[in-house]
Amino acid sequence: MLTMSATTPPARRPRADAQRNRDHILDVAEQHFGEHGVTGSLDAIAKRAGVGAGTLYRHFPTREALLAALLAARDDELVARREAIRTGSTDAAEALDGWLRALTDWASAFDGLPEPLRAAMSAEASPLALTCQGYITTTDEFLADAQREGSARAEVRGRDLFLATLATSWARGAAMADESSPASMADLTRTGWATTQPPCDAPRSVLG
Amino acid sequence: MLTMSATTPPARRPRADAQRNRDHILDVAEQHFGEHGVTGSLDAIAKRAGVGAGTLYRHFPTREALLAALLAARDDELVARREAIRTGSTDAAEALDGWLRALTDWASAFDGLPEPLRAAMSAEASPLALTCQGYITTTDEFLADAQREGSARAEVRGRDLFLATLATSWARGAAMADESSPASMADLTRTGWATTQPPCDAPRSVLG
Amino acid sequence: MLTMSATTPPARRPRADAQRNRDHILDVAEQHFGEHGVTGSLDAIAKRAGVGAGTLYRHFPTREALLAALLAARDDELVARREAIRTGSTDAAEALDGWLRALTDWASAFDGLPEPLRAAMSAEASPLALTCQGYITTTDEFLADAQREGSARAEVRGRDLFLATLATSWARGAAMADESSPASMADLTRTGWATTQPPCDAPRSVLG
Amino acid sequence: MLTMSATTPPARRPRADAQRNRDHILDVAEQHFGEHGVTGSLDAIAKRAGVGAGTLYRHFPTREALLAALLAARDDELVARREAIRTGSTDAAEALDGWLRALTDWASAFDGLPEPLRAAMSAEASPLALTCQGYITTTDEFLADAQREGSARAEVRGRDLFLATLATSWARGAAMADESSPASMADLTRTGWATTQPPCDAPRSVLG
DNA sequence: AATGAATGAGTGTTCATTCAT
DNA sequence: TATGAATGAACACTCATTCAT
Repeated sequence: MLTMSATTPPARRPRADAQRNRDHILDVAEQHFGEHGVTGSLDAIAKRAGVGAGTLYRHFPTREALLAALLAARDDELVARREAIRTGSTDAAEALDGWLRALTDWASAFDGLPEPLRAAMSAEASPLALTCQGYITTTDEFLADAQREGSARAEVRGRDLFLATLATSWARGAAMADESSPASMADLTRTGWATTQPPCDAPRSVLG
Repeated sequence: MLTMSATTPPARRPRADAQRNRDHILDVAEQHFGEHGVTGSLDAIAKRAGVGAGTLYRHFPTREALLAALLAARDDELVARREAIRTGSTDAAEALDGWLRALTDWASAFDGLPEPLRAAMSAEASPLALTCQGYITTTDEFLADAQREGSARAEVRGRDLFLATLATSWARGAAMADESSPASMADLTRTGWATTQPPCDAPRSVLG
Repeated sequence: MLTMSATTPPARRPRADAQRNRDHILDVAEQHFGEHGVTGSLDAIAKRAGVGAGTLYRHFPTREALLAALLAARDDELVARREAIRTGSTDAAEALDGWLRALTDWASAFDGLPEPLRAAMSAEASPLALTCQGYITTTDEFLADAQREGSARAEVRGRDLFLATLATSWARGAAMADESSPASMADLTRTGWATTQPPCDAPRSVLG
Repeated sequence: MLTMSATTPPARRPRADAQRNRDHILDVAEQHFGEHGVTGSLDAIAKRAGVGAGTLYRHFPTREALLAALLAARDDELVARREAIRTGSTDAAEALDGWLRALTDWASAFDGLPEPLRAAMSAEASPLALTCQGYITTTDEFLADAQREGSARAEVRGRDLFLATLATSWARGAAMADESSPASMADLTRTGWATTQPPCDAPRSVLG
């Protein structure tokens, strides 16, 4: 109504109650997924939100769409953290480490979240794919800085590090919550278990 | 009834039936999990095996018990591989690397297998817990050798490496199948992304 | 607003918009019913037409109303065919046969169309009832000619023949599409399966 | 155990309560379909029968399977009627007529029944397909008799007549219940509307 | 010891219709 | 007048687990 940009077509006001509904559903979903993990019942969310299943479905046609919306709402946090890291880091290696830490926290928002995120990495159709792609790009930026600086291995790719943060989140699952692991997945991801590099001609990967 | 071997007591029917049933169920389960992942329907397995659901349940009271039996059947392979590594390795680092590779393959036997394995790591009640524990112990042995040799970081624990192999298997999931990752999870696990060690007083872990 | 034609009263917006909307909905509905049969989703039609569900509902309060409008748009064709038959037929029997053929084609416009048409035959409230009634009347006219000519049985009524064409369309459903039926429903409707007339005092109808 | 034929495997007694359950479900389904037509809710049937949805589904995996079972229960009636017709008819034409009348009644057992029956005529997978096929065969037999006798047109096939009875049932749908049609679909099927045969070289079918 | 019937809540999804805006 | 969000019951179908036989 006021200084609306030209990008939106007629830009009908999204009908205040619809927006309120949507927001409420998101609140409830956040709580429900927090309690029951990302596989929690969608029907239960609708019920808890006091809306019909159809309403939930209209706003978020798939579980992935709902998750994507939930994560979008957290995008601000992650962006803020990224900026804080950019301005506050003394070297690129620490910046990259900080960013990976942020990603790991982000992927740990709900129990089981890493699973659909990983799936989205190879399913372009998923609404989560875009989400992932954006963060992979950011990871690539931090990584490039570190590689320029000489503090990150040249052959590593942002995509790999992103996947590693998902795996780290996954490993953290409720199972390990109680165990304080002095050398965690993330440690390994940074420095590995070996004290020396493998011979150049040997296969480097356990996976082959 | 007719040509009964002498080994069985005077029991009416040799328990060979039950044993054959059990073995057949395992064969079928292996195939079914191979096709549908570890969340495949137990009912379907019973049906494919031509037994009642109750029979399946009697032999393997939980999905975990069935998985544990399936993995037990593969224990021989892994033991053989362990021995081959022990006798064939020139240094402890390569031996450890080889063992982790073997574990990663083992945990990739079925789609979704890493999930219950991770869960079993902190649930002592699970029939899979024992399975895991055995391999963790072996990992500890290989690791201790490497640490003695000075080729593995002192603060790393076998438990952590075992979990890392599960995470690596998990990351391999269909998602990455097509992507040839020049620096895979396993690479990262061995050497990390950093070229240098972090300062001694800095927090080393992304997870904290 | 700008070049408003003189025909419309001082109404704010020419109802041309509404008319165009209506026409567009009809176009889309024709295509959608063509693809998904007459039970296709009305919501989907509204979406494909780019209008709200309420708008569709305003123009066509029921599925029957929408179908009736769709068929009304085809009325011209059928009228033209009727005239062609009237002028081009040498005898009343062939004219009637031609008309029934036209009706059968008409009732086969969409998958499942015969169903609501039959329902409309006894539900005067339906918007399709009028449509049907008109064609029944025409059928009566052709039939009367044939009866006068002596080439149609006296006790047959237009209503019955109309229903028979619906049944023929119904029988044509995908089921028989592949089967070339040497003696089709329509053949039976014209000449029956019997070579001779049943005795006058015998019950003639299978239905009683 | 006793003189059990070799066809059934171990032929475990179907567990009396299961059989009772099955029968009860059939009773309830019959009533429910009678009230709501063949599209009535399966869930509702389960609820009315006091069993879980899974139980219904175990006995009758699809709606068609349930209908087939329902019709199988009526097979006795139809067989009895067939025998009565065979022994009681003076000529093959009347026998065929009687059989078609029986079929029409049979296909009118529930509202909407003709629809899945027609579908089954071209879908071999359907459990109803067998049902239909059996009655088509019987129709062929009656028809052959009539054709030998010279009282049925040579080019007609049992399959066509069976389909015509379905169409007749369909036309009878609630819609026409009130209307007493002096020349019904069935009349038309027997003798057609024409008093004379179409010219031999002319296309005989309205459908072409 | 084995069977397989029963359970029944749960899954995601659809849709005609109403109504707040 | 038109919109499209909301409704919410209904749909077919699944499955791990229990238990009567």
